[in-house]
Amino acid sequence: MKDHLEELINQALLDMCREGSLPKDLRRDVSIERCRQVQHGDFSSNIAMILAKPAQRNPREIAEEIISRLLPSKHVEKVEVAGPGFINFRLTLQSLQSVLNQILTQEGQYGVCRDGHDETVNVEFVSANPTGPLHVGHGRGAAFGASLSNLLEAAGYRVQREYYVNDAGRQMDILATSVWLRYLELGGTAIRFPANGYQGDYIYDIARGVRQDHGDDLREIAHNVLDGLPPDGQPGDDPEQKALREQHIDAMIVRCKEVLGDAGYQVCFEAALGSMVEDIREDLKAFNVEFDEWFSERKLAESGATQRALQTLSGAGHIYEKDGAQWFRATTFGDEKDRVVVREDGRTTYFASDIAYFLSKRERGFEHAIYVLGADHHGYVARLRAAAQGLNDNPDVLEIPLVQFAHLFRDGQKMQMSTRSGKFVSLRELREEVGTDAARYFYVLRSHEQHLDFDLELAKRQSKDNPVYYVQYAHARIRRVFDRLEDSGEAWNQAIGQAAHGTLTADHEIAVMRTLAQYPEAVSLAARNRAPHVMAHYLRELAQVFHAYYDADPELNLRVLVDDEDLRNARLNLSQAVAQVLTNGLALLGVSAPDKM
RNA sequence: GCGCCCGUAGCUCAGCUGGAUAGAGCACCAGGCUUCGAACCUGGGGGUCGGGAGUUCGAAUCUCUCCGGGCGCGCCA
Repeated sequence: MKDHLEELINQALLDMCREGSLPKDLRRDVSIERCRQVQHGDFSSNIAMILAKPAQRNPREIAEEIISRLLPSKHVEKVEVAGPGFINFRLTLQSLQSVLNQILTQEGQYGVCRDGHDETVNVEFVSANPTGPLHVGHGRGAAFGASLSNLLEAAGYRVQREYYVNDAGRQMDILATSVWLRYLELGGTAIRFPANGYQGDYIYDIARGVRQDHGDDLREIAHNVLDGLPPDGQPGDDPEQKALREQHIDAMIVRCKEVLGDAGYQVCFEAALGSMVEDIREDLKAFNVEFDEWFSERKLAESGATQRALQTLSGAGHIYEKDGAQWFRATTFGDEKDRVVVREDGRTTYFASDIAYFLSKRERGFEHAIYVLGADHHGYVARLRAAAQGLNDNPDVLEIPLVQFAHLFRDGQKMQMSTRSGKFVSLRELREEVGTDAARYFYVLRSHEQHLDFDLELAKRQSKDNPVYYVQYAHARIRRVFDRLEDSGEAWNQAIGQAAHGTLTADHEIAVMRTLAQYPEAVSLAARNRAPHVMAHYLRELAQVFHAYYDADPELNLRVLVDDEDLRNARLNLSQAVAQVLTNGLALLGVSAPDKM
């Protein structure tokens, strides 16, 4: 419809330029927008005000002239100039009603568009270290990334959902070592657990699994494990103690590898990694989040991709050596400092993997790479863009939406979270407490760049305070109308309804149709702005106009199930269209549209 | 110190590629169930859009500056 109106105006402008009432070379893009207020009509354009200055004419006068030259359209009821020079369009009733046919015909496809032109986009999100269960902070990234992926798909992009598994590096070694120590403990070898080891109970679970598969094969006596290790530090923020803790755990890792040997160590490592990844996968699946690819950081190094990426940078002259390490000259591309890619001891850094990972995404053919990161990673934006440029690539293929923290409150108290200490609220716990639907909706209700106060008590409350129920309730109400219809022995006849869409003329009905017609715009806008919350807000609004229609004053006679067959079926079509759009929109957010609540 | 993000109603937030009288939920006040589900609806009060300056036909939106809050600034991952 926007395109149609744009076309009408462009036609008029062309005429005006040709006839000399506007400068011949004057070209401005016509933009059509939804009117914020219904009194103004359905759509408006500010083109006359934009043209006023270059044309050196009064905007209202230009607007009048444009209107006088518009070709007639069956969609347009009325066009008028308003305010400083807006051109307002009011659509015909018939045009509004036609959206019902569209929805009932297209069903799940209603709202999808071609904005993305089949371009490929890799959306990487969550990517939490597989060293512990996901917590509620990861939940927000998961909800955002999954919803964004769905939206992009609906907007015509080809989307790959990807999880980057950080399975190389020290944290994984700490995890594997933690598992082994718990394994020893279960076998009766008493060893004081390192302060910096992973404390969570899930380590015991993994250790039990190792015992099941390998019995006492990995057993070791205590003094062989502990002798000669530097002392452990005390928990806390004291820098000295912290250093002691780090030294202790690192020495413990080395000892673990020595005592177990490669094969034994791999047993613990793989058990830990496999168990954690599987746990995360199941957790996310129950959260309606699924990935197409679990991309291993280790394989990046093993396949030589990291070396290749570094060679590319080196070949382009962006690598230099200093203090025994190799540095990427990121400052060339606007980063605030250069970055180490190969350490003094010859090991590559995490950032080196990142560069290779980006290269991999491009080599796999993705035209866009979206990194959904936590806001605490904002330092990465500049260096990743620098890396892209260093690889002689366009940094604009990179997009990095930063998801702000979710602060968790319980009983009005802000909760501190720390993976290491094992004290955190897990995503699983949240799901079990408030349900996937409520959690998914709650997470994307706010813009991702806004801090989110997640009140557990509130989200847990199964009451109207929780906005997801408001939307779901509209859907359940509609389904119940169809149940009542069936109870009365009647059947819904969509064709009769379609022939009678002209009977839908009440203000409430028009408001519903108007909102239904805006759904494709909501999809498009939410995808373009990478803003799932736009969809959450749209759905609330659709539910609102439906509830208002459903609950309208009895004197208005707006009940769906009336005796008149034509009107009844027309209203059933309207109701079904609302249910369809609610279903489509909620699905994009990973939320169900229940028949009953 | 440097960098990024945020500041809109009592609270939580939309609106930010400049548009018309700045919106919603919660809370508060007043109404509405013999009729398709009241997890709902109708009406009401509530604002120096953090302060100031600038850009222009027009600024919550763009620019600058100040104030307040969050987060980052490792040869960690």
